[in-house]
Amino acid sequence: MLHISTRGEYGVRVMIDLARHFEGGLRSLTEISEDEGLPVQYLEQLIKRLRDKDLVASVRGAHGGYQLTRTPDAIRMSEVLQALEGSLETYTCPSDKDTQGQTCDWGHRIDDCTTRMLWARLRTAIFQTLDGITLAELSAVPAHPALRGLLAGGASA
Amino acid sequence: MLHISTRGEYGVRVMIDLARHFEGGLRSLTEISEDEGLPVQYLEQLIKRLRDKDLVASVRGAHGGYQLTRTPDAIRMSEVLQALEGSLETYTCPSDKDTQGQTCDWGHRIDDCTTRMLWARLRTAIFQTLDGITLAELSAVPAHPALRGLLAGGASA
DNA sequence: GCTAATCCGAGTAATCCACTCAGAATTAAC
DNA sequence: GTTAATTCTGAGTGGATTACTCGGATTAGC
Repeated sequence: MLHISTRGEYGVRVMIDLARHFEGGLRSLTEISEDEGLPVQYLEQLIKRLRDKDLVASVRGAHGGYQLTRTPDAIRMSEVLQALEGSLETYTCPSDKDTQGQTCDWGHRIDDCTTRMLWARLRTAIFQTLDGITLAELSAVPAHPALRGLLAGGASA
Repeated sequence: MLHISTRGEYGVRVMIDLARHFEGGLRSLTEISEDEGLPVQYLEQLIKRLRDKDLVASVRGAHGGYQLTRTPDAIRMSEVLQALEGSLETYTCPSDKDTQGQTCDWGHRIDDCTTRMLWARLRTAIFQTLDGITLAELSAVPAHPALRGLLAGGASA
């Protein structure tokens, strides 16, 4: 039910990577994919979603790359996950789908239906916890040992 | 990401139905499927999961059926959803899968890995909200209008 | 103009979902 | 003891999604 796909997983890892190298200017996907051990071409698809939601900016051409559009402490994980997995609201459960504002088979408004209330409570719980975690918190965990100390300096490799 | 499948949805509706008819003795799947408008043979598969987790009891043969093994207020939705969608713990994210107790590519223990901490916080949030909702709460919402008033009496249709 | 990078669309094997189908096993009612 | 109603069980199936790969177009620094 809580299914975290690699889309979410990899996307978050890309964002954490970008957060760690935030001071270091542009960072290319090849760098990220090598450091994280993830397939480049797949990351291209994922980062598109992040760019479409304006979480990262891109520069094309040689020596191009990606960068966060905001400081890591201003990026909430709710935004990140919403960008990656089509938003938490639209990724709906069966009872939400067809019956917008209509009455269900039981005769009362679908909004009153019991299961719907359950999923709604679940979704707000998920949203609130994700909203309470920033990228900065996650990227505070140390990166690869070899990189420690370089992070605040301006490392790109 | 929060994907509620029909497995979860239908299963919950079955449980709510059984809760509403808790006083009325056994209830057959055909009754449930007619009242809820859900395919019987699919429900057979779902209710198997609920029975395996000892949430419902079954009686075979003619005039057989199902019944909750506990009163609705003693059944938490966390149990129900865990039974339906293989438990929230085992339904893991990619970073959980292969690396139990090992160190990850980064050299520190996988438990310290950032994404893992994120998913862990998410999962406990989900579990806690589900754990705070009982079947009784959900089944308190009125059933089909025609059935009101019959509920406490011993209705089977 | 070469090269490094971002972009973009299509294709694909594997897996899961939401069922259906066929039938065996069990039991109450006649 | 036959019939009918029911729970059980395993297998199959069309569609969707996932997790990618492939091929190439575009853009820019040197």
